[in-house]
Amino acid sequence: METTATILHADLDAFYASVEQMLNPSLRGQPIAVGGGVVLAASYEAKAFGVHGAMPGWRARELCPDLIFVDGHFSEYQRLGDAAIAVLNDFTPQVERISIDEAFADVAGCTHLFGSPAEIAATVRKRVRTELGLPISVGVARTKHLAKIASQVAKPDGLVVVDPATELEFLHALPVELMWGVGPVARARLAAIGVQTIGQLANTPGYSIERLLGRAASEKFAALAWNRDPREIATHRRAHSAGAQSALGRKPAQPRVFIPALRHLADRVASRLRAKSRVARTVTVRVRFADLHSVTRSVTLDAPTSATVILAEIAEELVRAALRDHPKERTISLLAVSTSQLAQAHDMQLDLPLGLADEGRRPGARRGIARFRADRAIDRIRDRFGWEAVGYGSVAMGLSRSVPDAFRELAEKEL
DNA sequence: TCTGGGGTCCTAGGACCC
DNA sequence: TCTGGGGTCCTAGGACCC
Repeated sequence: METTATILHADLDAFYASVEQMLNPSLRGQPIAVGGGVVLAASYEAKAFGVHGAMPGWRARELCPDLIFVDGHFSEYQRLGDAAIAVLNDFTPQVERISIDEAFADVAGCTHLFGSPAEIAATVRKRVRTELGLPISVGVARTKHLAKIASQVAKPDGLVVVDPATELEFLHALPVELMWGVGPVARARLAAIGVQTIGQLANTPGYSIERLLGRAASEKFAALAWNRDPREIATHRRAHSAGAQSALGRKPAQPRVFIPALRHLADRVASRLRAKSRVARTVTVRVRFADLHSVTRSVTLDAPTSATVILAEIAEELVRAALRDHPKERTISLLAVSTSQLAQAHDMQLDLPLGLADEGRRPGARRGIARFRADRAIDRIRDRFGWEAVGYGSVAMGLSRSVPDAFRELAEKEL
């Protein structure tokens, strides 16, 4: 067994809100929320009132009357997130970025240059603070899972190093919900059999966890609870799916509503695929109804595509099918289009759409080429003049833009 | 009052093949 | 005529994470 703790997990604290407080000193020490209609991020001062991300703005104001709403500086988030990751990369190339504000690093290969993992972690924190003006918490442990838990325990603005000699004492005293993969449902089910700490979970027979949470979860949790996390740092990860969604408020479930919305979503997804020369074989739509329960419909194509019109037509067919199956639902509150089974587009053949099975709808190769060229033309115009220059504008369709496009882009993973 | 948007992974049943 | 088991793919739903 490896006896040294060389995995770092670094996590910027309340990232977006901290950036706003860094940029505007008058916001420091104040409860602030980035966003308006919906809270995208809350400062620690706001979190103390129970304000959190994804919360409707009115609810946040209710909880915290003095809450200050600020517009996001999204390009700054990207720049500063990248800069924080770059600090880790100054120590080792063994860096795995998880999101805009979070990454793992394995410093096993660079301790002879920079000192112990704990010293490296302290230096990272100091540099991010002095060079970027941002608080960052770091956990250091023998495995990724434990390093991540350590950084959560360290928050806000702290450092926790877990000594391998006492790691199980540390881990087993913590509540189960700190474990990766334990959310509200698993937590409640475990609580029902009296399991509240990771130690109790570790000492519960596997078959009773399996009965409760399924086989994969049972095996995973057993490994994590004994700190046997086999995952290694993966420096290059590609997304296995790409999608887009839009909350609609409350809209009638009618073609005049969902056709333009799907066109816009398909446009966003297909553009992203084409920008990375990717094609998708499986198309999935999600329709959420007024009561917030949702259904999905999907289809796997014979040949993959990245053509906007093809994606839009397939999405439309799938939504029609979903609505046919739920004739009593008259109102929709969200539409989503997602693509998966992604592959590299080696040549134009792969971009030729073959679509759904019925021959009547299947476009011939000639039309396929025309669509391919139309997409390419739009892509080029956008490269020069910006995304809004051409295409299916959301403004023209009356789509409520509760979330800026710049915020969406921050969450996109590398395709 | 009304509840975001980007993803990953797992389960279970059915189709289909060997 | 009926019976079998394993493997893979597809689809729908759901939990979870940032």
